[in-house]
Amino acid sequence: MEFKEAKNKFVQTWGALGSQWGINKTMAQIHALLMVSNEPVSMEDIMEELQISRGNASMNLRALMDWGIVYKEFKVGERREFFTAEKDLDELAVKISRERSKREIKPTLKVLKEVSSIEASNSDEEKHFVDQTKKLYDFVLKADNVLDKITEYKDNWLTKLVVKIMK
Amino acid sequence: MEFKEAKNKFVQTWGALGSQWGINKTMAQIHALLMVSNEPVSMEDIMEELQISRGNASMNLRALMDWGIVYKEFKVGERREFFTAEKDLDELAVKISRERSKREIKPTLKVLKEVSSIEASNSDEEKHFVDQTKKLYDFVLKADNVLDKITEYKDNWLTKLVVKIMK
DNA sequence: TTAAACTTTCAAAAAAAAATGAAAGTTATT
DNA sequence: AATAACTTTCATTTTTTTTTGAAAGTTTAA
Repeated sequence: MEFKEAKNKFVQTWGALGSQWGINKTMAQIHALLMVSNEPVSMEDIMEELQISRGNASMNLRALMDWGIVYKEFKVGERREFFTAEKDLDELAVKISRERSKREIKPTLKVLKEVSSIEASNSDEEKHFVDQTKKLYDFVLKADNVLDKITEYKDNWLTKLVVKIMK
Repeated sequence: MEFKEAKNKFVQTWGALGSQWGINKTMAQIHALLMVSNEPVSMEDIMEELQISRGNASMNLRALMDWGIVYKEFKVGERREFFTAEKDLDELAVKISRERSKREIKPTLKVLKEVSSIEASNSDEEKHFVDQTKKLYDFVLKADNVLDKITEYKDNWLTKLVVKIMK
């Protein structure tokens, strides 16, 4: 396999993985492309490499920047904007975790708290509902906190976690 | 808020969360419904509660069973099939992790290994590609292994993990 | 201040994913 | 072995998501 082929394969695979995790394909592909580029890439080049429209590129780059995992770069004497991806994987994982927690887990926790707080009548059905949603609340909260704690290690959190678990 | 409203809110929320994580909405809703039901539910009832077609119910129940998180139950003297969800949350999380690892992470690792094994010429571009994809391979592999180890604790793995991390 | 070089926005189109429902399939009962 | 009770399949339709591209917006430089 030669370089171009390998690069393309990586971009496609990362895109597919993205969709399976609720991230749109193009967004994941742009991210993939930037991650393996040793220097900042212009929007023009992204459009060219991925064969996508200007609007598509613009919107997905915006989304990636909102996630905090892609940055704009300016080159001296260049009018165009260039983009780079967060390449430190520990940092990347931390940012994605934090963002998903904020956007998805926290709101879910709020709902779980609400629905588990209803006045359960005497019926088994209602009792079970309250019991199960309470358990779910506790579980999700605990998992969310664990993730938070782990990623607090900052540098090499994954390696540090391995050490903790092994001993 | 009364029971019916709370139940509906939970089902909707779980469904929305599902889509954000790449699981189809109905599949997540059926799962939610079964999780908070204190007794097995028939296909007919699922269709009724979620207002979905027979085909949709059938296909998504099949998918949930393939994931190993929903089971068929038979009631004596009943022709119809009934369904229940895995209600133990530790077990649920383990099954989902294992399945996602098998379906998505493992194949991705294979590709990462492939593309990071190309003969990198002398160009910085190619060197960076190989370097980055190698790092990614190591990271994903390590994360996958950690998840595996954690869920091996079986009972109360999340609590055990909290303990390990805190001390 | 004008124009060129570039980016963003968003209504409309296209593509992808999910849902329907009727026919085919299966299994249990008489 | 016929029928009733149920489930699965899959071509078609519907819905949702993504993409396009042209117009509007912005910034820089002459």
